[in-house]
This record gives sequence, structure tokens and C-alpha cells, in this order.
Amino acid sequence: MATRPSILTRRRILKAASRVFAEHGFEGASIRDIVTKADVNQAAINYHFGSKEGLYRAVLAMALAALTNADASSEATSQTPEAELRAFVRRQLRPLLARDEQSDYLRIFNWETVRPTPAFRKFVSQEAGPYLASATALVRRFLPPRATEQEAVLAGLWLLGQCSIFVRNREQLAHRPLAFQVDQGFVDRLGDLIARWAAAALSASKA
Amino acid sequence: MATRPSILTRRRILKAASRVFAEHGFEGASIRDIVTKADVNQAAINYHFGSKEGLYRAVLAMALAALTNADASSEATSQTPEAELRAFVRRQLRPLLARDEQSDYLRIFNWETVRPTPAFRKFVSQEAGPYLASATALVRRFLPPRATEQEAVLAGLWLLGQCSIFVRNREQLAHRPLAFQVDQGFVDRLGDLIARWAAAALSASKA
DNA sequence: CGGTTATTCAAACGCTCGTTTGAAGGACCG
DNA sequence: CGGTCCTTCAAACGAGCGTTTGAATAACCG
Repeated sequence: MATRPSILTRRRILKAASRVFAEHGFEGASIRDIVTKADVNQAAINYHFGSKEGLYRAVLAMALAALTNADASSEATSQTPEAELRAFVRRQLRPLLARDEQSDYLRIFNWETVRPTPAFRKFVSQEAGPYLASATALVRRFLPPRATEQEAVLAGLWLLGQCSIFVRNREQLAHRPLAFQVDQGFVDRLGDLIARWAAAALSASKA
Repeated sequence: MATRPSILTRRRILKAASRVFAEHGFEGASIRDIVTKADVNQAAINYHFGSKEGLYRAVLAMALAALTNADASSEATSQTPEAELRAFVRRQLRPLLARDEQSDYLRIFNWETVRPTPAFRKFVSQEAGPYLASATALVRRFLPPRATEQEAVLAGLWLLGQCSIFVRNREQLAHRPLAFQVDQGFVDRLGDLIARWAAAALSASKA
């Protein structure tokens, strides 16, 4: 049975681990770094999560739950397709400015796109469906009714790609040779630009 | 002075290193893995390139040279904007099928977007200008003449993002829950789709 | 051909990694 | 209060890492 202090330890570990995994990826993250940031003994991770990979699985589950909750709560308030699209894009661009846990979660998923871990492969094949479905449903409202499901899924990924490249290159945006001033105004303009472009593209599609 | 066999060793190291860096990123790549694949003594890397980072710098230089050459040679044959755009998108989607050196180079740059190395930061601030300029020039032909330079650069990045998400998630595309059959026909259709969407978006932009 | 330099090689160094160990600490309950 | 189990802890283990070393080998040139 888990006593009170033990679940505090678990929480501290999960929080620190999210940060470190987001920064270094699964392989690059070190147990010693995590336990230092969590102010916890080194063996605690193996005790509570079995292994580094077990900890990572727990972080992935937490991350996906948080992200799908965020999307679902936003779409609950039904709006025009354009407003919904803009809200979706804004949410995707969020890590450009905020350095909160949601941003960490998105960065973890970005790591997985460059070198998927076995843990993630299993995880995504079982749990990614609902998350992807929300993006697909969003673009569906712009596509012609006869668009195939395959096309809608590709459109959903395509939309995610337009946002993620700016998030992934956040650091480069602010430095030479680009030298953008990445502040709230910039992100707002960028989000509007992407939402406008995406809406125009999908609406005009005459496949 | 470099004698004949030594430049062969250098070449073998660079080739193996491109592969390994593409697969594991800079930090995840191991010297021992590279020298095994290159069939070269372990100390050869420090002898020829000074350090792991020196080797990485050499790979980066080689990669950027190859990619800019590929882009420049394609744009030399002037075509309609639409055809040029489709060719650009196809080139970006190339790693989806081919596993050649150019694909390795693109993967290395993808690694850098999730955790930039100090070597890359210095490198990109000095050398990335020309490469980005080619993407910017491409989208400029679709944007209204009054579009600002900033908007054109963002559009260039935006276009790259639409392609890179499919390259980065290549493995996930083929497996559940997506289960696309990633063959030549799929990549051709995808390239056309992206090129058509991008053209429609940029042409319709009334900023 | 002989001496000099460039290159290769096996072995080792010092360090960090994830995990294991066994004892110490602390909460809970009969 | 005593016993049991959950939790924490410092220390160590074995393996892999990038790098260094110094000797052996191969190429070059007067």
C-alpha cells in the first residue's frame, strides 16, 4: 500500500522527469539529473517505477492525458470552424512562450518523432487514436464532404507540422540569421497567419 | 600533409558518421559505433578530426553543402512556380523512401531542431542563410508582392514544416493506428497534396 | 636505400551511466 | 508498545562513454 509520503515522492519524480525528458529526450536524460532536481534518492526511481523506462512510460501516460484533456475542453465550447482552428493553432504554438508542463509534454513527443523509443511505439499504437482524431475532426470541417478518411488524417498531420516546426525551431527563430523577436505579439500574428493559410488551403482543395 | 590512404580513412569515417549521427543524434552517437561501421581504429577520429565535436562539424559542413547543391541544381532549370514548388516538396519528402546520404543529412538537421548542439548553433548562424533563402525565394513567387520579408521567411519555414512532419513521423505512418502503406505512390500523392495546399494557401493570403 | 614524417593500432584512463544491494528510517495497526 | 511492512538512503557494481598514450606500421623523399 502506498503511504502518504510515497505519493509525494512519485509526484516530485514525475514532475522533474517531465522536465528532463523534455530537455534531453529519453536516452539523453540521466537518472542522476532527475533525482537531483526532484530532491530524491537515486534508488527511488527504480523502487517506484521499476526502471528508467518504467518512469518514462508513466510520464508518457501523464502527458497524453493532459494534452487530450486540454484539447477536449477547448472543443467543448462549439465555435465556428475558423475560431476553432485558430484556437487549436494557438494551443500548438504555446511552448513558444510558456515553459510549463504542457510545453514539456509537447517537447517529449517531439523527441519521439526523431527517434521513437520502444516504449513510445507501444504506447502510441494503443493510445494515440483519440488524440489524432481531434485534429482530424477539426480539419474535416474545412474539407469537402467527399474527402476520404485518409486525406483527412493527412490533413490533420499536415496541420500539426505547420505548427511544430516553429516550436521545434524556437531557439533558432530568435537568433541570427532570422532574429525574430519572439514575444506574445509575434506568436499571435504567427498563429493567425498559420490558421488563415491552413483554412484557405483546405477550403480550396479540389482533389 | 595528407597522404593517399589517410583521405580514404577520412571519407570512410565521414560516411559512417553521417549514418550514425542521423540515427542517434550527436549525443546519442558513439565513437565506437562509428569506427566499427567505418572499419577504422578508434583513435582515428581524434587524430583526423580532433574530437567527436570536430567530426560532427565536418559532417554538418558536408551535409549543408550537399543539400544546398541539390536545391540549387533543381532551381537552375526555371519552371512554373507550381512545378518548382512540387519539386521542392518532393525533395523534402525524399527520406520517406530513400535511405541514402541526403536522407541522413536531413535527419541530422531534424535532430538539431529538438536539441541544438553548440556546434550547430554556431554553424547555422553563419551558414544557414543561403539555404533558407532558397525556400524563401520559392514561396515569394506565390505571395502578393507587398508581402514583407518577415512574412516570406515565415512562409518558407511553414512550408518546410508541412513536409518535415511526415519525414519525422515516417515510422509511425506505417504502423497502427495510421497504417499507411508508405510506397512510391503514397509519397507522390502526398507530395502533390502538400504542394496543392501550400499553393492555395499562399495565393489566397490577403494579409 | 635510409631517415623522417604521417598514419594506424591496441590498450588504458577517468568518467558517467542505469541498476542493485542491504541496512536504516518511519508509518501504520493490532 | 511492538512488530510488520513500506519507503528512503549511501554505497557500490559493471558496463559504456570520449579521449589519451606510446609503440608499431606505412608512406614519402632526398
